[in-house]
Amino acid sequence: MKTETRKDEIIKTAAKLFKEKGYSAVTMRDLASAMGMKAASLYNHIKSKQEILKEIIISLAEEFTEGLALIQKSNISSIRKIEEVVKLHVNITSQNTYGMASLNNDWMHLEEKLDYYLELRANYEQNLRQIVVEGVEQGEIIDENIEIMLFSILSTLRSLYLWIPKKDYLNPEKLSQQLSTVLVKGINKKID
Amino acid sequence: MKTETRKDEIIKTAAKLFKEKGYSAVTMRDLASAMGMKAASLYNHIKSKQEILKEIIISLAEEFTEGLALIQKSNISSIRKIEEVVKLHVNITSQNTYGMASLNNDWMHLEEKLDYYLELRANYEQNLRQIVVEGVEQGEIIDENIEIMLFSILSTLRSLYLWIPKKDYLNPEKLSQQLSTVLVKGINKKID
DNA sequence: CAAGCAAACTAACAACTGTTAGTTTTTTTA
DNA sequence: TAAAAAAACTAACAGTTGTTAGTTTGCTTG
Repeated sequence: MKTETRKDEIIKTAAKLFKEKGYSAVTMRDLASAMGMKAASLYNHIKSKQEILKEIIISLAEEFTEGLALIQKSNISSIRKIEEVVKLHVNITSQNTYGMASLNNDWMHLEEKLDYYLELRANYEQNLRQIVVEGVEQGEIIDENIEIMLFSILSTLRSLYLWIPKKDYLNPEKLSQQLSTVLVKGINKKID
Repeated sequence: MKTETRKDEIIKTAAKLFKEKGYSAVTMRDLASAMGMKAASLYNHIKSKQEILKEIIISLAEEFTEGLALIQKSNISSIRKIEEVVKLHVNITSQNTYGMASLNNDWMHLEEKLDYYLELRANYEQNLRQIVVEGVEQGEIIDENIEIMLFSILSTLRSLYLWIPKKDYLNPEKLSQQLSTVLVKGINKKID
């Protein structure tokens, strides 16, 4: 792992600002000021504002794609796969909560890379759907509306970037485990 | 119910644009163009861009606050209360998916009304927490991490604005019922 | 049909936007 | 320590922003 370049610092700082106000509301002068420099100086390190957003979002999207591919070809039950997906989201989000905000809220400003992002996203959802479908077929998962189950799981996992920075934060392992429990078993008390 | 004023049309159109690109990326000229008029003409109906956002967000936030207050004082079990909260979100979101996007993503641009919004939001979460706490005390809800259960439920309900406009949409009653099932009972198949 | 009014228009503003060009300063390297 | 490279700077640009002022259009009503 190489030491962090100035470009990396800019991207990290930008992600933080993008989370607070959204991509469009952050100006290059805001970003420069947060970096302790003038706006023009940023262009010694980056090509454009656009490029910053692209770097933030695409690298994360590819990380999710690769992570899910690994889970999918592993030889475990569907429920276990879903537990691994929870871990994947918790781990990636823990390492980059700021970037996850852009991934969720600023992807529409991607321009040239928008189609590529949408493709990655559609594939990700399709692969996760596949896991759920197999779980239903094998009798591990209830035969309810698959889209609703998918929506509920993904909504929760995509919102992790809002929750993880809070004070009552657990370590990634505990969070993953407890979140899996809630998503898989629900919240109601079983009658023993 | 009075007939829709020009101001209402502007707010509705703005909400649609805000959902697509976010508040900051929508210009008054974009909005005017979508209304078939010139930007300056908007100011015959509204005070500022800011005011449009305020109207969209605050009215929705108050609707949620009032709805939850009603549920809270009703004489039903905690699980039933949570099912009513699901209905509340599904109903409000069904009637205004565009506005819900602003409520979720653009609240940080509220300026003068920001504190009021944050107060409503904190109260809402506290009241929902109260329902879950009571459910645990009365043995209806599992004794897992309450914040995680709350987070999972709220994340799903707050994302409804993304899901409801999709093609495979159910009517509000069916959606509420199936969503409640997934949130309360989870997705795993019980061993009979 | 004249008066009044709501709602559109044109023109313009000052501030702000992302970005470029050219220059100076600082750090690294030989 | 001199040269080269990296990273900051100042100044400026052309276009865009929300908004105001003043004017014109078109509908409603007495």
